Amino acid sequence: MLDIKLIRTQPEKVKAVMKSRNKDMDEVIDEIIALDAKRRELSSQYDTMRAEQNKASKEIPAIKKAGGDVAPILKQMNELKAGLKEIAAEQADVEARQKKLVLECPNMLDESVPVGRDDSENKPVRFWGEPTKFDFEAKAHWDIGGELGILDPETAAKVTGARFHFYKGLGARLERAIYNFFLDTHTQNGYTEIFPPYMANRASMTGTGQLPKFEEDAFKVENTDYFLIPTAEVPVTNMHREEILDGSRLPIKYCAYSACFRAEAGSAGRDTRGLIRQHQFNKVELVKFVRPENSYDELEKLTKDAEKVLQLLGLPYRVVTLCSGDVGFSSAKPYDIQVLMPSFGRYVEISSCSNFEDFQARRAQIRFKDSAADKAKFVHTLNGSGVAVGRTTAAILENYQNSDGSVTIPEVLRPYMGGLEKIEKA
RNA sequence: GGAGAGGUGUCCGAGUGGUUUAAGGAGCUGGUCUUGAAAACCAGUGACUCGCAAGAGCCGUGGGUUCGAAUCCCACCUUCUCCGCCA
Repeated sequence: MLDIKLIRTQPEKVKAVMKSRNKDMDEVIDEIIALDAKRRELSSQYDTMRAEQNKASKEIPAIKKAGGDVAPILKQMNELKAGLKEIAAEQADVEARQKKLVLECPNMLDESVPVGRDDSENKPVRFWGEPTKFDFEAKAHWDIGGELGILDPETAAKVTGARFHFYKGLGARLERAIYNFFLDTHTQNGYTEIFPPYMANRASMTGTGQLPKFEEDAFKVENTDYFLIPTAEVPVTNMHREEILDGSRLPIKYCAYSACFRAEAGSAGRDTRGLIRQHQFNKVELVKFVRPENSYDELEKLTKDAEKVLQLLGLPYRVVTLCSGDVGFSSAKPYDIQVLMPSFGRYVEISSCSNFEDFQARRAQIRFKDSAADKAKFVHTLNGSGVAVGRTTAAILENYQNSDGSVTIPEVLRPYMGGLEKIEKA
């Protein structure tokens, strides 16, 4: 959520950033400012009338005690009450309208984010690893997985529907090995492991920015106000919602494995084969709560922590700075980590690491103070995939495939696979 | 799912319609005393939101009743105890 004071004092700057995100919010910003002026005016009126009422409330018992007549003052207060009710209603209405509009504004962008229209203008910042070379015709992971009998989308389509998978045998084992390896690596790196609820309420979804704007992207649980989490970011960030943290605890670093659920509204026909775009997928997420002054250092560290698992797996990847038009709603600055996916002939997103600055903290009211006398300040929140598990499975199948159809297990995963070196046809 | 009891400031806890700016205690801060500390005594002390300010709001949350609500009414959330069911 943007600071209303920022909108009020620098509307042109806000409008310009929204435009660089391909969003023309000029009218919305103007309306927010108008509503804000109205809100403050009403609030001042309300306060004055309340003060009068409070004063009378103290006088009435005194007059009664002295045996005086309270009828005239009661009559006066009755009138005041009616006016008060009207103003309170109007105030609530104005506040609600203003809040609704502010909640729909995306975050401001860090100055280092390059201006650009869409993903074609994203800037690679570094590459790691040599692109995998094959001296045979390389296959896509869905063909490899099908032939090895470890991935089964057809049965999932019968049991559930499109965009779901059964993992079978060593496929299921491989998926489990990967997220165990991720969690072990991150916890050794100082992240506290969390296993969160897979459903979150409306306040939490709003806190991290999924709601109110993107409700159609989420699965809603019928007869409740719960949503299936699209990422562990939601429950883990909201662990500290409406809290004032002791500054000495910062930075707080969590890693969390969870299944993630996305409706994928609007992506019909895209990436229909394989593990790339599923309604349910596994992910290990990294979440940090940090002091504002070092949040950008923390973003660099977080990104490197996510990269580390790809390096240990020996998967070639690149890191990309997204341009303004491609940055997600809540993010002030993201890096995407993209793994080489031979079947796509390009790098595919496997992690997105963002600094949200105080955008989520303001929505979710996550603050800190160093001493009791301090004023509470918003933390900065960050998160990044560390990394997407299903896409890692896909990348391993493709990058580690052999000419005989088998797949070599990356060395770091072998301890998690009972020492197995290869997945071969049965 | 059924029955019952709760949710008050950092913590414990009083308060069940108005002179309450939420009693009292603990804790914390300062002081007196002391070689120093403890104890004792004295004084001070809630956080947060809006507002330029005056001021207003905040006793789980949201409504309602009333001139006036921590207090009464309704709904919801949540904690605990017992019963039932259950991986």
